[in-house]
Amino acid sequence: MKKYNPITNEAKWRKIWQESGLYKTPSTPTNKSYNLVMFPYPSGNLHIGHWYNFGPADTLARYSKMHGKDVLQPIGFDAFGLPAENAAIARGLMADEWTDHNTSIMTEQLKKIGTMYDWDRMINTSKPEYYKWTQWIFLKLLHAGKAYQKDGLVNWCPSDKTVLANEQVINGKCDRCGTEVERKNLKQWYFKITDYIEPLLADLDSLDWPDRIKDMQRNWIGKSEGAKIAFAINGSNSSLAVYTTRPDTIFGATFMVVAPEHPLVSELTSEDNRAAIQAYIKQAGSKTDIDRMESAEKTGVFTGSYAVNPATKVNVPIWVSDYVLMGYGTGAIMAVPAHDERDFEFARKFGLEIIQVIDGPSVQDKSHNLTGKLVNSGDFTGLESNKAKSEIIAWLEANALGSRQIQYRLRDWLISRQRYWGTPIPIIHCDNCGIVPVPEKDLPVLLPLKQKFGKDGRSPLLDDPDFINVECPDCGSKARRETDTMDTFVDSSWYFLRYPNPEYQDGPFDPVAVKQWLPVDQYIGGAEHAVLHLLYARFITKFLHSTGHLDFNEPFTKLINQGMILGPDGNKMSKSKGNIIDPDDYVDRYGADAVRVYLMFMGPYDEGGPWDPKRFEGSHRFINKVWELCTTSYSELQHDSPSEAELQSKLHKLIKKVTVDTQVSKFNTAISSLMEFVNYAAKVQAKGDVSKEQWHIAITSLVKLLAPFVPYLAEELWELLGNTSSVHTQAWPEYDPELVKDDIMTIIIQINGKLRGQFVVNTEDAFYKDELERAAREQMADLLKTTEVVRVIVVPGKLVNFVTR
RNA sequence: GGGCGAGUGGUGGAAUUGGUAUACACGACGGACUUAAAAUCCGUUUCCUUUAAGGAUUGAGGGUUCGAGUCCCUCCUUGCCCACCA
Repeated sequence: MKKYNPITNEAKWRKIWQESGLYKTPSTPTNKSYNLVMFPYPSGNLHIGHWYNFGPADTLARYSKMHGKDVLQPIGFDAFGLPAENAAIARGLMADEWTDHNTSIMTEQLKKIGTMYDWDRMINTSKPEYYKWTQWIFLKLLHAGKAYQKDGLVNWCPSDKTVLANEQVINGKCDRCGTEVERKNLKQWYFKITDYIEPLLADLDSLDWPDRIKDMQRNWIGKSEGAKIAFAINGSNSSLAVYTTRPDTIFGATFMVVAPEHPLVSELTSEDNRAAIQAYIKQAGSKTDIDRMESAEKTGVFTGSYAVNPATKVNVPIWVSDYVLMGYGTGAIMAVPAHDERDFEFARKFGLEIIQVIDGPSVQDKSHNLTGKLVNSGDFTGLESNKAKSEIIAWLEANALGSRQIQYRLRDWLISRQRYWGTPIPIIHCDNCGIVPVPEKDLPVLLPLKQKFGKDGRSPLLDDPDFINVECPDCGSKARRETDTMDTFVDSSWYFLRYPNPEYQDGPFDPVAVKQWLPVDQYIGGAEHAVLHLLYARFITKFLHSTGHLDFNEPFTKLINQGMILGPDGNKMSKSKGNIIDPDDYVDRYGADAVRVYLMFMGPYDEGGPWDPKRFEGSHRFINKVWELCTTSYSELQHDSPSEAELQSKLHKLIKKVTVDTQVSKFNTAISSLMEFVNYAAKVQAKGDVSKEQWHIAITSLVKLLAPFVPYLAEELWELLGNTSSVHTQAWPEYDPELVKDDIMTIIIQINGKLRGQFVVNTEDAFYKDELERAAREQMADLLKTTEVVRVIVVPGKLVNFVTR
């Protein structure tokens, strides 16, 4: 038989599959499986991470299809976004042309993977027929009071010249370009994600998602329970409210700290301290978040005012410091230096009093934040922290000094961007009418194409009179269009609803098709979206559910996270490190099947790991071995019944193993068992000691089991075996539980837990304890002669263990 | 500082969830085929002592158990996420 040529073979089947429409999505699914991958950004090149996401995802989709599922496996492009704009600025191109060029290149690359994508369902978020409906969703949010404009301190990336959502700031830096983020006061558009905060938290429990991702979302939402407490300000009618999770430590609150931006700062500041306070506020305001974090030492200034600790009635000084954040709680704290590290540090630096109120190690040199018995706490002394918390809150409530309070870290989603290449926000600003939404019938608000950029990257929309100048839809007078566009995460927060019918004209999604296909059964993508896309998509789904547009409230029933493929040196692939692996180099030489096998075999799917060019050889060899095995004709040389029984048994064990492992995405062990079987079958083939019929059954089953992993190779082999229909439409082989069972079992013999021997019994005899012990004693007679057996443990079907003195 | 995870041969990794540790693959070494090389095939390959037979071994130390890679405690190393969040 001739050598396998993956390149010509893959091209052959790619063509046949496309022409025959093999992967058309069934129009009326009865047994649906919606298999989705996170759609790519059209950067211009499909990288190894894409392959690692899409290849194994396709294996699962094919596996589902062979199990009789009606599979929807679509693909599209998340096509708006900054890189297009930056490329356009750098190279003097148009953002839309650059994007279209990239999507066509990447579509060709995607086709090579050998996935079952239904290309008629392609989605591109930068096309008017798509973003019309992104705008529609914005209007729905607006009308429901869930989209609003707010003036406030926002994250500003000076390099990308736009604001960013909290989720897009990583360690004080822009997650796109790594520039330090500045804080600016700007009026911006927000989505009220916080209105869904409790369902977003509670519904995580019901999802079949990795715990890691659920924990990340929980942490990001950041629910904490505590109390809001008012401290009366000495010599004023105002009071200063604080939030604390440790009301049980209130007797140890020896001073207070307010954020520099706190509205009461000016009122609290005495004349003597005003100059110092103002200088401090100015200095704090000019710091970036990074400066704040990196300043190891606490800084702060005394305001000159005092408040009364409601528990101790003692006057406590009020300080200003930037270690208290205006954005969380009330922007003011009661400082308990004995039991909070930061307060302790501050008290030490400025010589403030430290009073221990929770029993435990001394707080002379180091604070401790343990819970325990209260000390120095008036009537509450002696109570345990937990009890004290509720009793102190009850006392505060009874005296109108405070109340139980739940606090979250999640903020509303800032969605406006001062950029060109995005979905225009459908709003008109009118001097008479104020903010006027674009009427639904006027959607889409078209983004002008073929725009030239200025040198500074300023959005061309700002200088486009045709775009800006518009009549007010309400009063008809001259008005101005909103020039901000939406965060691209808005585009991707609903795309999965459109795949079931991407041609639909009467709304963002076809309610009938959505009912048929949604929610997504299996969603596969990287963990980097844990608190971005995945949270936003859940929010939008819950919003559309609450308005009656959807009858489910979680979009992704099951989530699988693939790990990250690293460079051969074990580092993240990056241009600067020069360790980027281009999948095309391997695909063009060894074929897509080999790349798929390598990626699935290299280790657990959720862990990823370094790409090792040497190790890649193994998957290439495996494919050739399979080819040799299946294309070499078989002749029965000598018939041997035990050999035939063994072949059957091994085949059925293989079917079981591949079935179970693939079901739970353990591709690496599924493939290793396929390799084992192929090695074994080659030996059987050489000996020729099984019947032709059994051999044929084995090879036929093997090719079916291989089909989801190496779709091109399996299809060719299937044809060579004389079949006329596609292997990808075959039913998955079933295993016979009787054949999976072994006739004989190996029982091990231990002495004091150490392996000393073994013997073989018929399976039906492996459960008679006395027999097993007798057989073991017989074999161990010599060793047991000299010692006293004090106990014998017999585990049926497993082992006999003699415990000796 | 907080949350979650991981540590098994020269390397990537298996291990029926408490019952024969090191499957499968890579690499290496030896051999066959070849004028030669590639490819392919066969053998060896955790370590120590080595003729045999043993003994040791899952980051370190302790514990529970007849029996621990697996469970518990302490420590070390490391990855990811969050972070002056009160």
